[in-house]
Amino acid sequence: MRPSKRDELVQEALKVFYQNGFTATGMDMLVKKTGISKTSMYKHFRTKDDLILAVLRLRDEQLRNWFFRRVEELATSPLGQLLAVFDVLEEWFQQPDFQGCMFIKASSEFQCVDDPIYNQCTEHKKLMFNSVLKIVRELETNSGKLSSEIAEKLTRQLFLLKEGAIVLKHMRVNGSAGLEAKEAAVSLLQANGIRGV
Amino acid sequence: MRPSKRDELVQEALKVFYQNGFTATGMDMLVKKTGISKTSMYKHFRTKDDLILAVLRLRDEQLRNWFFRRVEELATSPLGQLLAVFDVLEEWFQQPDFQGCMFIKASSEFQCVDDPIYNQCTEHKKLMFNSVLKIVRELETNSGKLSSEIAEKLTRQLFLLKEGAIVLKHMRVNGSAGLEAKEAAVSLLQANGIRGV
DNA sequence: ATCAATGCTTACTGATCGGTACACTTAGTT
DNA sequence: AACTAAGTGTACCGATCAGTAAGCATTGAT
Repeated sequence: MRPSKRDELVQEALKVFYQNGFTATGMDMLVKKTGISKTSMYKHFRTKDDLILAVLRLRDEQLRNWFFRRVEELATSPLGQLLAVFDVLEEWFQQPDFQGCMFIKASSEFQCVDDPIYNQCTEHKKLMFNSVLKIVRELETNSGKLSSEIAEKLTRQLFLLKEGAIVLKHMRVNGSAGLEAKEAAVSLLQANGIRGV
Repeated sequence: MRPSKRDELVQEALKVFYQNGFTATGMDMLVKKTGISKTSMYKHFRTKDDLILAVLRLRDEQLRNWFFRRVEELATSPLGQLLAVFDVLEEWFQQPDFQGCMFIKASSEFQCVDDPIYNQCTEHKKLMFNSVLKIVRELETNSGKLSSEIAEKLTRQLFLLKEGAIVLKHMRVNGSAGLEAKEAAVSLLQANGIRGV
């Protein structure tokens, strides 16, 4: 199996969609920017929406893998990893081509509840959430393990910080959103009696 | 001065853009949905972008006025108003036509840093931020007034929660995002030694 | 050597895009 | 009654939209 034009197309389309938006990017622009012929594109994908779905699939995989691999590189303990989540967030923000979260943006353009694109966006967020939740579940309070409900509530709160940081960074309202989110996260952990923070 | 077709157009266009997206909504669709002729539209606005800017201007005014009027209705003390911010947020989410934040969505479609639309979106967020900051500045800790830096940092943290709640509610990842943000806000206030919370 | 798969180029479809031209109607002012 | 401002409907502009058709070049497997 060759690396195949298909993968090449999805990778390049990802960049263009990310920087230029989905609706605003026409197929002809993709031809121009990727050098791949339109005929080839439509041999691999029946519609533009199918291509977008493939792009989002790739992005989901890329981002989740990179994100939590970095988290594991930065820390081993549950508490350390939880704080590292926000360090990696800040790393993401510092990448020169950072342009917000592709899934938040895609769900802004495809808002219809039964649109497959919209649903794939929510799916990504839920997967991210569960990965954070997994770390939170391993945390310990001064009186032992967190209860399941407390762990989920804490995760939802931390997730609010994370998503807020993404949009405020993208909108250039808060330049140090990642660091600020981390500080707030520390407060939330302390408020929940997490050991060692 | 009659209520004027212009205002009517902007109001109706707001609804359509909000539910349907900016790029995805064509001028012909606006004609159909508003009943206003295209000739009239282009007599009031030179381009579609100008119309969008007017729509965002109206939305900014509408939302900020409504939001902080509700906050003042719900509480009088600074602390009460700060918590009320998240109650009003939840009220917003419960409105049947809630479809996320128009400015987050617009800045997702118009990402270019020097696009007037993008800049108007960031401006709105900054105005919202300053209104919250004004409330925070009136808070007192156990040792008196907050320092200016602490007040701003606390506001930025609270703002992360607010924006995160908006996107996670819009993406149907967290159904009770407003309430959850409020709980997290309480923790952050306590962590900063705010009196009475 | 042949065959099939894959990709390319070019040209095209009908629909829609943002925006304009023009002739007409309506209402308010003087 | 005459004029003006503001609205309408219709038809149109060139450009672009998503998607298709046909023919040729390249390549790898048999």
